[in-house]
Amino acid sequence: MASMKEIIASISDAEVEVLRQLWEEAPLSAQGIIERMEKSGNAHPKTIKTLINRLLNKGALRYKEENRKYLYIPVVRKADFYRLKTESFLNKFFDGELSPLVSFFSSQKKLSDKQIEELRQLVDKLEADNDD
Amino acid sequence: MASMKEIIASISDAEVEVLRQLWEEAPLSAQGIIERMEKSGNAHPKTIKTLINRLLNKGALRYKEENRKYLYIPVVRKADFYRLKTESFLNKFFDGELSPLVSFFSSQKKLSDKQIEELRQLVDKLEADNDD
DNA sequence: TCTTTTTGATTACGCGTGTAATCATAGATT
DNA sequence: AATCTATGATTACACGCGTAATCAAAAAGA
Repeated sequence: MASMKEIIASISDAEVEVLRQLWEEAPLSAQGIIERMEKSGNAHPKTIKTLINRLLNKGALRYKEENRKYLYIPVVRKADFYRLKTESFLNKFFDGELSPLVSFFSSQKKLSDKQIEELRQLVDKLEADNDD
Repeated sequence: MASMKEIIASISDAEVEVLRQLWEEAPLSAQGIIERMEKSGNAHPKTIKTLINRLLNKGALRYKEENRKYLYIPVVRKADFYRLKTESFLNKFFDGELSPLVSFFSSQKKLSDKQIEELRQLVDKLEADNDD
């Protein structure tokens, strides 16, 4: 049986686009997903169907039948997906730590005053939350 | 002609391991790369040869001949590779911005005092550097 | 010089992925 | 009822990747 972690690791880039629709709104019919995806990006309906099927097989989606239509629902939650992707990225490149990433990124791309201010407020908040 | 960006995007996970060796020490012979990689991880010499070849084809490596041996040299620089991978990750998941990542990560995984302190010092430094 | 060994080049192959067409089945239409 | 149509299921196919074996050429040793 595939763990959530394994499921998430197995999801391809094209498949994530389908999941994104369902994270914004669920349940959605295949048609609903297709319409949303045609609106934003571009993808052939047949292709989207295949992606939906693969996600079903991987256990990343499920469906419920409602008046003879399938309505799809994400099994993988956005927060879990993001957390695992972020962890895996940090592990691969920055020893799993945040600060080396921040350090590297700011050394490569000069941050604006606004961006630095945002970071400072975040850190302030982290410190405050950590006190109690 | 492939741009540096295209080259980097085309490099696979297994191939990066070869590049990592050369970022630590270059030039290296194929044998040198193989020895280092057998020491750390594991990989069949034949496989490593193939990876070297693919990196050559992609333009991520070059070689110079020295007394009838090939010595490999990275064309792709570590900083460029990291920068593009980081940008692409941030774009995919966090609108290309750092602070949403920090915010998300800390909300999902409680940061230690030490980690928060590191971030604080980084931000302090960014503010200081930004003043002048 | 002939043979063995090294090492770079070529070829192989199954699997996942992106992309899509075809098939089949259940309602809808005539 | 027979046909059309929508939609989920199945099948297709090229390409990149991980993994590696085989080939070939050159160097080294006998």
